[in-house]
Amino acid sequence: MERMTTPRRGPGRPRRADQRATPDVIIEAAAGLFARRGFDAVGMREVAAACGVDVATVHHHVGTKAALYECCFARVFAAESEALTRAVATARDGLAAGPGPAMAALHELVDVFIDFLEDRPEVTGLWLRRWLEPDRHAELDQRYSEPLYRAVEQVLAEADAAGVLSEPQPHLAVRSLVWSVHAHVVGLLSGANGARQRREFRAFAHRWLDRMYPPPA
Amino acid sequence: MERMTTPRRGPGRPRRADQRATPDVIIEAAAGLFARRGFDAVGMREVAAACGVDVATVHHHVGTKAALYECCFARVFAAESEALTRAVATARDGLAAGPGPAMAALHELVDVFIDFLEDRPEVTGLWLRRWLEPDRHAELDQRYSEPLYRAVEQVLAEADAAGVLSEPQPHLAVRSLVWSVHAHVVGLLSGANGARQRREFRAFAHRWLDRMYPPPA
DNA sequence: CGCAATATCCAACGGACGTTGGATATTCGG
DNA sequence: CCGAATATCCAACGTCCGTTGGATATTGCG
Repeated sequence: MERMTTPRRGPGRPRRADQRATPDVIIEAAAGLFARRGFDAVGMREVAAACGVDVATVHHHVGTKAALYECCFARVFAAESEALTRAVATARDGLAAGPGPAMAALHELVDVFIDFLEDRPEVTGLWLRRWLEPDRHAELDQRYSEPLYRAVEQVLAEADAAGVLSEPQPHLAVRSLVWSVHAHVVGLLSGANGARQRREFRAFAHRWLDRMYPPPA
Repeated sequence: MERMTTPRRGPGRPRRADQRATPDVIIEAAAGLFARRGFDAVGMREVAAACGVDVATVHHHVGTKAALYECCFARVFAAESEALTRAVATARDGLAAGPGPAMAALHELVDVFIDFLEDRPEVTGLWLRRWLEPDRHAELDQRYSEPLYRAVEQVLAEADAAGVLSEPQPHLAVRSLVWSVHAHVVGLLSGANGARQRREFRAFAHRWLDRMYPPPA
């Protein structure tokens, strides 16, 4: 049984064109369902229905339900990592250029993060569930999420050491802002927020940054 | 299977006064399980086992599973409301006494909140799940949680109007800090935090307050 | 003591779930 | 055009779930 790993389409490998439910389609649909309602509340038949296929087809492509869940997490965390690593690197570069560019780089980083999460609200659903069931996603955490947040924390720690910023516990500051953004997106998930709420929250986030990292006198 | 050494009461141990599975005991045990693993992942047989009784006994006392879940939420939110309303009233009184006492009252409020959540980490588990499945707890939200947070926001809004504090979006500030505290407690839930982490987070929370609400010049 | 109450357990029901074997349809390489 | 491959579906299996009816034992009340 060829499962879950997308069939290798290297040169010479045959390829079937009548596929209505590619692993990508299934994972995308399942990620949304899992984010909204959680692992146990989503059935394989429901995932199949969301893709317009039978439940056996889903199993044929992704294997077990646990494997499908892990694929959703891997996809989501990989997307987040891809979206943020460049912004983190830019912020780190900005630190070398003095307090002004450093703060500008941090503001840019915050904007990139908010943009990403507002674009893909299902990330917040899966991310919060990861915290609520930590044993279920431990290894994915180590692969994708932890290095990213550790990089952000290190940027802030370097800024602190250079005297640019002034938070002795940068990891707590990062966590505080990250959770605030997720809280904002949770409001988006429930449909309670509109364009005005988005604008207000973004302004708040930047105000948060200015106040938590006041310019040194 | 009956162990002869165990002093277990045989089947049919009635007496309203000293039943082994009172509704209180069941709700307490179920709240912990629901907080840790969620509604769908916890079975009634598991709740019964946690109380040392049969599943039919649980049903006899609490009715359906959904009713049990609602009881857990009601209990948890009522406890939070009870723990915080007094502190909120005190903070409101402090606002009339000028910037100094106002800030002291807010710091006290933060301490009460952190104390409460650290004492009952299962509150965080249920609270976060409420946000992830908003339709499931809508009416309990309106009864318990919303009035409380609205009171806190109003305290900050009054402080803002009186020129004591300076955050134009107090509800976002409240939400930011509240989520930060829950993030901290999530760390406690997963056992990753110790006494030192608690001290550091508490210091951070107060630093957060000082920076988000700097003393007016 | 006898009777009504009731807290408890046992066994079971219907349904939903994850999963699978096998049949069918559709496409590709040759 | 043929045979191999595979994506899809149908039907089913075994398991677990929430829930319930009924039997049993124990107390309170008269």
